Amino acid sequence: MEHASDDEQAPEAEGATPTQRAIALAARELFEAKGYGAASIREIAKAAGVDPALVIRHFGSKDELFARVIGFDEHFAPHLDGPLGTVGERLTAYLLDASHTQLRASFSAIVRAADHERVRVEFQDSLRRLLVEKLSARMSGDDTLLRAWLVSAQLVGLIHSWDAVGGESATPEARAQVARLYGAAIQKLITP
Amino acid sequence: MEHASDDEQAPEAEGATPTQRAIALAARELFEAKGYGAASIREIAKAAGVDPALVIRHFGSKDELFARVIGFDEHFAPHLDGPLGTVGERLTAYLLDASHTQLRASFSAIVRAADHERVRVEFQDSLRRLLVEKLSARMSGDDTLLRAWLVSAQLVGLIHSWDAVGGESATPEARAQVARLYGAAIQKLITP
DNA sequence: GTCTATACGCCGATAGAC
DNA sequence: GTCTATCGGCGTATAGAC
Repeated sequence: MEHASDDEQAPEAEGATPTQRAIALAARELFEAKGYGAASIREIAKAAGVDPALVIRHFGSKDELFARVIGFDEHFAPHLDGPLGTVGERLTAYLLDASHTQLRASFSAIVRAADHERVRVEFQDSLRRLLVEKLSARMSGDDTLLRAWLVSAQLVGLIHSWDAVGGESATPEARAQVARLYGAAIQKLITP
Repeated sequence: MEHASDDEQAPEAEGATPTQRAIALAARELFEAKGYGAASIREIAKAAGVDPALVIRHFGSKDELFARVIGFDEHFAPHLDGPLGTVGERLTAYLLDASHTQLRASFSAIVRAADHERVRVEFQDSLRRLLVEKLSARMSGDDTLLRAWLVSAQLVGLIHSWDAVGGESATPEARAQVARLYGAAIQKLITP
């Protein structure tokens, strides 16, 4: 379901109205900073300088707005292309890199919004398209699709528990150590 | 924070009022069936046959009610005691066992309610007490506490993604296969 | 001490006037 | 297109009846 109607635009693309871009920008920032539940449409509208009803008018619902502005797009793809024997550690290191705060914020917001079925389903679909299928295609042996799903499950779990194992205050050395340990566990599913 | 006041009782223990037990029972069922967000206090009260205000009166808030009636208690402990070399697969198999639907329902409800900070923090605390510290104590080598946290992160990720890799419709054989594969990945962090 | 009735201030979402 | 007014529902608080 790429389009709900013909005149829709990517909210931050060229064709989008300034108002739409302002809403999308404010929504992304607030969703990333406070999470899905704590960021209200009224608050997003105020930050964007528009009327709350306009947000619904342009994006349909809070769920749809969230799905439209929060995502990880093609972030993983480049890191699936290197040597298959170290892709687990490279994926993990990329996800935990201190400079990728926004990627983690988006990913974390999605993982934590799993109580909303629509968000959960769209997230799984994104993971499948952008990570699971691409990774599975490079793997050999039995159950490559299942094993690739389990890799994505591990990444989801890492983000969910990130605060408990250091979080944004972790030193680069700590991040590297987590990437080494967790990456090896992930690798066990890619090249057992 | 075990007690908010001195006269509190475990909601299903002997000392609890019938009303409290009815609320706790209805809350547990609805939280497990519909998740945190979709189960409203008014609905829980109706199912328990009491006034919605009573739910707040007895349990303080929706967050506290959830934390009181949803949990996994000592479920993991027995499976941490066997041979250390296979604890990864045994933990996973236990979590995915077809007869442990309620455990999965509770675990899943907590994982999906992570958007609420209070729930998330209490969950991490439970995991630490009931899983991470006990597992870490049996492990050897460097970073045992960190590695045990990463094991818990893996289990969280598996539950979060459970629907995507089969879910409750999975055959016993499929569950066993997931337990074998994912258990091996978990084991990599316990006995590398 | 339990419980009921009522109300407050949010929320997401809608209908219709400008 | 944009704003005003409003809806039903939510979590929560409190006053007071039994």
